[in-house]
Amino acid sequence: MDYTRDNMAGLLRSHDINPTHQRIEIAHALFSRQEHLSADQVMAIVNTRHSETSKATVYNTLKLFLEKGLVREVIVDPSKVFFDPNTSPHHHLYEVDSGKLSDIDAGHVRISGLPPLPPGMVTEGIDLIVRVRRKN
Amino acid sequence: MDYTRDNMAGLLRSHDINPTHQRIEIAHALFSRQEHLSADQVMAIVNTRHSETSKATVYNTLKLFLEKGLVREVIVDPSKVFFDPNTSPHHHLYEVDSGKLSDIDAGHVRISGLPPLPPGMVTEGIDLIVRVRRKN
DNA sequence: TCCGGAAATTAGACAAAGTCCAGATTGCTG
DNA sequence: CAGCAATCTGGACTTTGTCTAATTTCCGGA
Repeated sequence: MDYTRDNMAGLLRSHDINPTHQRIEIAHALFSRQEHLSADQVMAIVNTRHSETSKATVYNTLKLFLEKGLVREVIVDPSKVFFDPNTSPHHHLYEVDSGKLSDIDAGHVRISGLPPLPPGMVTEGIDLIVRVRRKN
Repeated sequence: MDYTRDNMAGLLRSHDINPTHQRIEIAHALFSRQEHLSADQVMAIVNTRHSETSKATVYNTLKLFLEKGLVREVIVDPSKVFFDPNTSPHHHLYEVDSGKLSDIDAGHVRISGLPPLPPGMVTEGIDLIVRVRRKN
């Protein structure tokens, strides 16, 4: 994969998103790093050189990406949401003291014995978060 | 179990917490209901008749309970933390549209195939959240 | 090319959750 | 009762995120 800005436009189009300048920048920030970023971090990255994108646009765009399935939301820290450019099935490892968040491939993980869902409900996703901290 | 205010004092003492009036009220709110409550909800319950406990105390006390292992923190909603008086191993079912949160007993659930932890790290907890929504 | 409307972006006011602090209360213990 | 530590308090403050009304951008058609 090559996460150039040009390729971002195609990625956006393939997800039914009109590729504007700001959206390309935001997608580039997320995908070129392949990291979990908060809205704040995205804003800081996108506006490093000169202020280019407003707070409202960053939030709107991240929400749009979420709806269109381009990114995933990771809720591990009560104070902020992380956005994850990796949408393949996977879980998360969260280092509580440092705040570092990394992926656990879902390949070998098996979860069994979950009870049936309440009637009329469908699963939207299963989040598995392993919280770790430095030993002593 | 009998979650009277009198028994709360003993519960607090057994967790090495000095049982003050406010702490007993907050513990009572959580344990008599056996429900997941947010800090806001706790405050509303505790102050129904007349204002008795300040916001700062509610937050401080919930944090204290957390440290002492009296309650658990459940992070499923980006906008607020829930506190869970059930500290036995269990997972959570979260109804996305209604915000309703319920327990999944850990008894029959088995999680296997997790990769080894990074060196020098210990598990603090494994959170499994099943997110569901109403069909259609 | 010019026009008009739809889509997107913007600044900044606002809201809600949670933190912080300095001062007041409480409750021992001598 | 005096002194001291623990606790509680109101309120200012911070941070994350939302909302809105006004502007800008984009694009198709005349």
